[in-house]
Parts: sequence; structure tokens; C-alpha cells
Amino acid sequence: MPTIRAIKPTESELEILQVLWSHGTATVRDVHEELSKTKDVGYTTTLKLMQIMHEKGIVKRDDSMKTHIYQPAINKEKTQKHLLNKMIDNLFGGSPTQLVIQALGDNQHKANREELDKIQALLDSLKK
Amino acid sequence: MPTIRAIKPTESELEILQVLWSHGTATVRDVHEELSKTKDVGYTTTLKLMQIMHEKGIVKRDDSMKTHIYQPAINKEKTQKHLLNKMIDNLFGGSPTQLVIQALGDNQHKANREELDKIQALLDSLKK
DNA sequence: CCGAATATACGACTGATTTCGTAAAACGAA
DNA sequence: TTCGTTTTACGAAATCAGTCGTATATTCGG
Repeated sequence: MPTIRAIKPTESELEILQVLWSHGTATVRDVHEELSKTKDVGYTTTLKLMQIMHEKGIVKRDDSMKTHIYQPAINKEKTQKHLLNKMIDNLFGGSPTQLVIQALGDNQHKANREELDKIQALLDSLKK
Repeated sequence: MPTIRAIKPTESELEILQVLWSHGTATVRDVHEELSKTKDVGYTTTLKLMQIMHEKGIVKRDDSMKTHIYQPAINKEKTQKHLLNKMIDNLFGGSPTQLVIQALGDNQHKANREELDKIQALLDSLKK
């Protein structure tokens, strides 16, 4: 088994992964319906993308029936971490602190009290 | 004036922007020397990239002399925030807290004590 | 002045990504 | 069974990112 794999989904692939991560399993139509809500894209485009993702090993599928059923083959948290690391390197000079500061100081996604407490708890555990 | 602009530098463009942001101004050679430290790339490649960035309006340049002098045309913090927001939406379901947690729990870019204190200070000010 | 060094301009190529049209297979209802 | 619908398969075009070779211009030391 290839233990190490370069996790590098493209933008479109990430959109599809989001749907799969939240649904667990889904058909091409499911995914397409979901994407159509926010994006103007053809059905076969989504299909093709998911086929390519299958080739790449990003998703698994059950094709024992006419309508194939897909599910993610890569872990959500791992993928998040991976892309986060890339962003820290590319955009924040390798400093996660800078990233955190920007994220918390964000006024588009304001963190509420409850969330701040969550972060505080994590911070406390890290300090020990 | 196009108030809104889609800020979407590519990976390579971000690398160049990092240099420009830290230097303020720089020549192609300056940037290339910097990039060469960590990357194997030809001079004309860097040149071409910076020319394209100029066309796109990502950088400004003074070409009144033989050796052109470049500077960033987009703001560092704004760009960071913009891309961060996109990532929060695309990958963390709109929750900056989730992102912060992943970033702090990162074992590739470990935050040291000093950095944790910085974050703590920010957290304190947010709580008030 | 001449040639080496250095700079810019620009075209072209590769590979990846995204898009969609079209065909063929499978299904289901009348 | 027949026809419309849904699905997959597949090829091809369009775009983009990144790379570099080559040509041309400029500068400067000798």
C-alpha cells in the first residue's frame, strides 16, 4: 500500500469532496444537484470529474449497480491539515501563528464566545 | 474603478509576492536569487512570471531604467484574509474555529511558547 | 570601440484542469 | 416491446500554469 500519497485535490475536486464528506456516500446526481445550487455546471462535467477522482484514488465507488455510488477515499482532517500546511508555507512564511491571528481577527467569519472558549481550551492544553 | 477584484494568485505568484512583500521593492534578479535558495528554477521563468503578474496588475513596476524595479500591487494582509476566507468556506464549512484548531494542532509547524502567548493575548482582547 | 555580461521580450511546449458533446448501455412505464 | 429517461464512457477542445530557449537591447570594463 502506498502509505504516503501527495494529497492535492484541485478546486473542483474539493467541492465534490465536501459533498461526499458530508453525505458519506452519494451518486453523481446527488453531488451534481448539490453543486448546481451554487454553480452553473453540466452534469457530465461532474461525472467526468468524479471518474477522474476515482482513477486518482481520491474516491471509491461501488459500480455493482447501474447507478454508481461514490464515497471519499481520503480523510477530511488529513486533507485539511495538508492544505493548511501548504497555505502556512505559501502565504504566512511558515508561521501558523500568523495564520491563526488573521483567522481570528477576521470580521467576515466572526468567532463567537463559545468558539473562543473552545480555542482557549485547546490553547491551555498546548501550554502544558 | 474596479473596486472588487478576484484575488487569486497562483502558487508561483505567491512565492514571488512573499519576496516582494518582505523586500518592499525588488528586481527580477533579487526575487530569483531568493527563490533559487529553495527551488530549482530558471531566471527567465521568474522573469516571465513577474511579467505576467504585471499584466494582471498583481505587481507594479518602474521600467524607466534598464533594470525594472517591481513592487507588490496587492496588500499582504488583504490577500491573506481573502484566501483564508476562501479556505474557511471551502474546507472548514465556514467555521474559522475549526481552522484554528487544525492549525494549532499541527505537528509540522509547531507553535512555540512565545507564539502561544501571542495567540493568548489576541484571544484575551477578543474576549472583552 | 568591442565583447562579455546582464536585462527584457516573446514564442512555444508540456502537462494538468475543466468543460462538454455524443454515443451507447440500462432501465422503466405505457 | 418500444420509447423516453437516466446513466456511464469517452474523446476532444479550451484554458491555464509553469517552464525555458532564443533573440534583442543595454551597459560597462578594458
